[in-house]
Amino acid sequence: MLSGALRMEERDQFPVGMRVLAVDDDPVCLKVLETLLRRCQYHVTATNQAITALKLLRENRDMFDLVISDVHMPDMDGFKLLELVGLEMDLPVIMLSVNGETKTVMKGIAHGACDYLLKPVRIEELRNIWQHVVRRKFSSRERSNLEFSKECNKPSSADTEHGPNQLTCGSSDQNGRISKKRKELHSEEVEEGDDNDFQENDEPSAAKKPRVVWSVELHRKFVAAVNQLGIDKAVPKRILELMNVEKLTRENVASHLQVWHLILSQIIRVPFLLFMSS
DNA sequence: TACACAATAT
DNA sequence: TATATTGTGT
Repeated sequence: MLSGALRMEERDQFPVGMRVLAVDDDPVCLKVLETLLRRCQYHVTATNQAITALKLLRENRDMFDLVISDVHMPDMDGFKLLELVGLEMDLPVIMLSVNGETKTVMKGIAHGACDYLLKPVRIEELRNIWQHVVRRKFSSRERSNLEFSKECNKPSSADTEHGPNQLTCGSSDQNGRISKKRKELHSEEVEEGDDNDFQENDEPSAAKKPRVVWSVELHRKFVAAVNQLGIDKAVPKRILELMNVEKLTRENVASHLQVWHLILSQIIRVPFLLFMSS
């Protein structure tokens, strides 16, 4: 068959040639996956070892746009790969598994997977995965107002080493309504004319500390750090060190960790699905 | 003192 | 609701 015969209009060249790293220990599955991805006109690199995948990713961070990985692999659990990728680089990862149990899927999502596909994968599901790459680019910027057409910086150029991440990524407008604009880091707060009874004699130059927004990216780093440490050794200080995020404090992490414990013990409901489809 | 953790406040 | 702050024990 003429596999490459689909010639969609190439007005948008982006999805064409998107660099995908496919990981699956089963050679048959891997071959199928690779073929399907190629049929979507992506540029595919395939490996049957998670270790190799990690090595490839670490050696050249600009080489891939997206990772799609099986969950069950002998050399390294897919979740582990997911954690490490989430911690060390900012790439969308799609998990792949025959196991469709809610618990397992939830685990993947909770660990930072941007999608979770069930085998056998259909090509229809792969045609759209480039959206995760786009989504990630938008995710570090406010997108409430469309007039910000400022292009996001390409993560490939200036991100060679763990750049200090900044906290201003608040992209979560979960409700379709107009969300009140979050105050960013600008210290322009001059008058707070409420007639409240605050007797704080705070210094005039002390601006209000901005609240940390636990964006998907930030949360991914958090989860990756927690899992790397192990849940029992994951204490705020160590998590903070591993995350290596500028201006994030131990208290911030502690607060988030508190919630995370609740989530893990399923005491509170998890808003992960909101993360998925904003 | 520094920290973790739970409770409470905003 | 999400995150910050406070309180308490180690």
